[in-house]
Amino acid sequence: MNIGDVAERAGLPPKTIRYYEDIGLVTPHRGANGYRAFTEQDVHKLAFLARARTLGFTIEDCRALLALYEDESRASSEVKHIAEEHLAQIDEKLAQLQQMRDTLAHLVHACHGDDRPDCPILSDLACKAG
Amino acid sequence: MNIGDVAERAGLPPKTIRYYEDIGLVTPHRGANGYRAFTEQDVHKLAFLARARTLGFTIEDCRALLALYEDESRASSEVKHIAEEHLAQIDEKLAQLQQMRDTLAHLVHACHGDDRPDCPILSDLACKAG
DNA sequence: CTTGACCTTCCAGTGACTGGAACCCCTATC
DNA sequence: GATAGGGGTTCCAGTCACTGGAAGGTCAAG
Repeated sequence: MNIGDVAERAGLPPKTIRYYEDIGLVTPHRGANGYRAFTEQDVHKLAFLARARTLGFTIEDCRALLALYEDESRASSEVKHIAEEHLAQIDEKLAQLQQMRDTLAHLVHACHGDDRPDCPILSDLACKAG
Repeated sequence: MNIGDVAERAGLPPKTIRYYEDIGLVTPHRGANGYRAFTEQDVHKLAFLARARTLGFTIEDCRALLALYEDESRASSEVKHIAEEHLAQIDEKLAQLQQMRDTLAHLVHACHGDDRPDCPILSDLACKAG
């Protein structure tokens, strides 16, 4: 199968698939014309990667998860460990973002947003700044 | 004032301050020895930038906010507009992240995390994948 | 006079792609 | 057989906002 069809089926742009080959996540064979020739298994792996990426796993996490996926004697604890670490990072990011949001929403609410120059948003930026 | 002291006072690493000069956010003078010589106003601007960055504004947002801050005849609506756009983006990101978190938390909860290879996390990645 | 902390510039790398140029291949149509 | 188009290929550069490191200049203290 050519890269375009694979891209369609795996839900990834061709560019991304080439990039994944570059960094060794997939290793499709080549046809006589130099085109990449993907197997069903390649498509499956790429779709696995696409799904893992939408869940926010890093590329290195994906590499590890893929290895575990292909290792039939894996321990599920290893998978769970990776997922838990990732979950913790998401939670941390969520907390930061929520904090940002609250502060910003408060400032936006306080600003008239009219023709006059007085602005609580700028005041906060200048003030909290020093 | 030298860059180290400014860094301390503005709450930014020296590297970042040099970078901000590179991209034209600040333009400190130079002493006879070639060192950057910062004024109080420079420090203030850098602290303003630091605060805006912690609120998640992009560098280009910061550039615009700084310009508005220095424009005494600004309309607060311009500031509010930038902040509202940013707030909307934060909200979008929050929603995405929350969605991720829920899915991932569910999967982590479902995984035994023991010596056996059976793993709902991997099943999901493979399954939703195709 | 040397030590060590500071400053300078410049180059390269981060993560995960993405855009674009220049070129090759395959199929269909005239 | 020529041509047009829609694939594919490689390689280089750019994104965002820094960050690390090397190589070297400057300054105050002991």
